[in-house]
Amino acid sequence: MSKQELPIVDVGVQVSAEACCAPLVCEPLNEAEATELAPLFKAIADPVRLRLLSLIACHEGGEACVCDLTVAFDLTAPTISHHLKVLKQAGLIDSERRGTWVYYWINPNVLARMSALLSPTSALAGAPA
Amino acid sequence: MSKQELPIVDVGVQVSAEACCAPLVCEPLNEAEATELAPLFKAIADPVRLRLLSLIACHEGGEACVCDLTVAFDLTAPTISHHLKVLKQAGLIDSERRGTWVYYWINPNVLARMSALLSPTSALAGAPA
DNA sequence: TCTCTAATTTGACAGATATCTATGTACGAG
DNA sequence: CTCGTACATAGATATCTGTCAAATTAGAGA
Repeated sequence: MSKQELPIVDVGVQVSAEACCAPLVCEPLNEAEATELAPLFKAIADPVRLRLLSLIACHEGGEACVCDLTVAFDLTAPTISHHLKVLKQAGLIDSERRGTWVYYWINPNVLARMSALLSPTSALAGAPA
Repeated sequence: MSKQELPIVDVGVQVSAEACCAPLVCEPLNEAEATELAPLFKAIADPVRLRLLSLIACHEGGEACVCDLTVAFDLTAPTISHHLKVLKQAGLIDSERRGTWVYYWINPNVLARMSALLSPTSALAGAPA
């Protein structure tokens, strides 16, 4: 239950002999890591937010203003605003006001981290080290 | 709104001149694609399910029985069973009964697809093609 | 068949979430 | 300063989700 260090991928190969079945061949996510990572995936676990992310990424310059995003959906502006806030609070996007408009862009580091966790070379996919 | 073809990454570079801001430099996810992909991320958007996935992947042979998984949490067996069902219905894991025990293993294809979507070379991260 | 264990299903319930309308705030143009 | 537009916040509500207790199914062994 120690929660201080949070490596994304552990290296130690550990074998436990108490289970009824197979022993471990790599270190699984601990509770603290899972608690930290789950909100990132929860943020993109919505069709509107997936499309928002994609719309932002596909705009020239890698950024888009809210007016561009709102017209792409059959949803009210407050709803889009809500979804953008969820993405921003998760750290997936950032924003800046320029005059009348507010521009959003993607934080590629967080996305890359999520991608790495799901990649075949990570502990989550069963890589031995 | 055509929903028949679902390529994960489109290649067409398209420029729209109606927006108040920047034009598109790649094809964003359409509604059908987003609707198909969101449930995959929803399935792993929970700390318990992330750990379940990781525990299964880290077991020797790439599979684990439910008894191994249940003891790793302070949760009841029905709750673990529920989370395993969510993961299975999303296609992330598969299972088989062998005598008394039920074994689960990961479907690496689905995980790889999700990883690819989040990778820096995909449309969601803003890759131009 | 009877019983024990492994796992799932059902039903209930508290808490989270997506959406809307109404309101508020920030900025630019007259 | 006032007005209009862009965006965010607040509050309300219907739906979804995670959890548990209780009941059910499935297999092993006596």
